[in-house]
Amino acid sequence: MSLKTASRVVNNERYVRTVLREQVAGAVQKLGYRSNDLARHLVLQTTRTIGLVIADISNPFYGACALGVMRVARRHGYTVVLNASDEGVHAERDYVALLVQQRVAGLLLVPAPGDHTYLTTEISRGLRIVALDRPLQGLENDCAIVENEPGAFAATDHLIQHGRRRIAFLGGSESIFTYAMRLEGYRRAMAAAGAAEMINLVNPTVEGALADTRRLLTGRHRPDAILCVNNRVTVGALTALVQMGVTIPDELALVGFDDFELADVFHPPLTMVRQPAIALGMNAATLLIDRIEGRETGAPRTIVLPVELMIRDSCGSHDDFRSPGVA
Amino acid sequence: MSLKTASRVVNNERYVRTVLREQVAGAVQKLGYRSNDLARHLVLQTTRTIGLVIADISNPFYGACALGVMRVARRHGYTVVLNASDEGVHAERDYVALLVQQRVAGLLLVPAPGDHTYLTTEISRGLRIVALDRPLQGLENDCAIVENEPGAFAATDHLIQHGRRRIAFLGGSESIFTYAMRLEGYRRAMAAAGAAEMINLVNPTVEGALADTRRLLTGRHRPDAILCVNNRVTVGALTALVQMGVTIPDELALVGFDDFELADVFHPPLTMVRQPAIALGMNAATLLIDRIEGRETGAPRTIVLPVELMIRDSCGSHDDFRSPGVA
DNA sequence: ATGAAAGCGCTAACAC
DNA sequence: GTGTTAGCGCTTTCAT
Repeated sequence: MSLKTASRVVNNERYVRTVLREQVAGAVQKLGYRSNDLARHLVLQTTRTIGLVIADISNPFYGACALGVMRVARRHGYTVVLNASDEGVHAERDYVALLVQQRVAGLLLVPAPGDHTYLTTEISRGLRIVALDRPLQGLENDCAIVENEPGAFAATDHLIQHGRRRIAFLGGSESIFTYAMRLEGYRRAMAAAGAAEMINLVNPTVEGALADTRRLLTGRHRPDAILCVNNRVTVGALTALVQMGVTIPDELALVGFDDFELADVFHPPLTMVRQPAIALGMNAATLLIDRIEGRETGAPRTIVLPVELMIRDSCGSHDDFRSPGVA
Repeated sequence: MSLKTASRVVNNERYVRTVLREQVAGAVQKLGYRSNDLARHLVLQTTRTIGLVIADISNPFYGACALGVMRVARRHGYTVVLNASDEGVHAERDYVALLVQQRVAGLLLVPAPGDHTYLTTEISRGLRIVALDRPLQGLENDCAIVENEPGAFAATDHLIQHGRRRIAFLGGSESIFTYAMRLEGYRRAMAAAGAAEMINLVNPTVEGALADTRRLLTGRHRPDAILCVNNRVTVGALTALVQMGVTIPDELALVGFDDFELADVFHPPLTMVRQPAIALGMNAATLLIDRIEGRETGAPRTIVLPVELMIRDSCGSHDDFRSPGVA
């Protein structure tokens, strides 16, 4: 029997006599033969692998995104290779180069802050990319993001409705899209209320937020509320507040962008802007695979997923809602 | 110039005139040439990819493990492909088959409960595997785990020292190694104290633990403490307790296996058994890569990492410590 | 220091 | 239905 016949059986093609088919299947079983995807994809000139480059897999938000991506990838028979850029363009670039060498079918990328023009070369060469959580700066490209500005506006406005005016924004560098958008939402709400902005750009990590919250509350311009830009900052701020014995919401109200587990059973339950992280990953992956398989062909698309303000108790009691706040 | 010369330049080999070298480098730059790892690894008969199969990437414990794995992989120039088995042997098996076809250099596996004899074939065929978090049932194989039994013993004993006697074990099926070991630790401590076991085997998810905790506290044999077998169960139990208005530790003390963020600023701060999740991932990955690269050759190794009881306030005040507990 | 030839394991195209 | 041939992009071996 020829090599080709065996190949046909393995690939489940037609035109093989049942006798031969069983014979091959038997041999495969006995020898424990496994077809070599390297060789297979080399000749096929395509793989069923997608690269996922995120900042930090230990951040539950990205963990949830990854989960969504993997769900979709699996459903379509794709494998995902994971890389953590740690928010550095340099590492990101290295990974992209590596993934290109591995001839991934497409790329899902949470762009690190910085210049992404290097991607135009890759894109023009046919690499499919879908940006996840943040668009690619300066590139018209597919991306899946959430309603950052409206979410931050709603959160800030909620604080204002509860009579707060000295609302501090605790956020990361504006060089990161999500933080910049959330800052805009905050600003719009503050402007609408005629309140003075209190913008604090910190290192958006647990440690950074912890230190800054402590500084903020011991400083001369003490806020009566804070808006935390992501889950890292919320955790850091919360830690500082509890350590300092600041009561929430009496002394200080708090809203966080990006909800997390236990927020609803915290003391007090924490009001949060919920992001559909799993859906974000799923949408991005679906779009990417649609591009790869030619189902989606038009101009670059931007998928914007809604967020939801989960109103709990960290912004004040229901009593003071819409009451004439005293600053 | 021949193909080979270009190859030499790309691979940074010796014996190429500087002129040619620069010429090739220029062409690579201009054409945007990327060597094809598929072809490269096909002839090299080896890849620099390791497969990571875990149950659920959205569980922060596994997220942290993955982080550790990726750190080490990166340092050694390996790429990691990620798969989520969702605790099913069937899915796990499919993934392993896929990864074998992709000719991964090795496998990091959090074994799903069930029969793993199918791996003996793969192993005898040369596949390197290191089990992560749980050993492979019935196989002598490398693995990296934590001190499950001692950790659970220490946690239970801590509860006993605080005068608790009706300590409920809230855990998952014994078919999963970690749960079985933790149950043993609990039993040993209970036996040493002459206390009656209160074993509850639940679906070790947030929802499962939530329902069971509620049932437990409304039943006739109400415990005065609970030991939660993993972070999912702790979250579920906590949610139930807060919803029911049960005060911790007065009405019920609580210890959880697997510490998490915010546990120290919870109300009350939660006493937890901390697992070195990142280190676990790093150790497993290091061992795997050492096997792959032949630095490690002896008999299968079992790496056991210590855990740490983070004593906070959920088991009672310091006053009742070692006091003659009244059951 | 450079090149020619062979082959890694597979599949597409076409002949039989 | 089945087999033959060519070639995917690379590296190794050996000649020059």
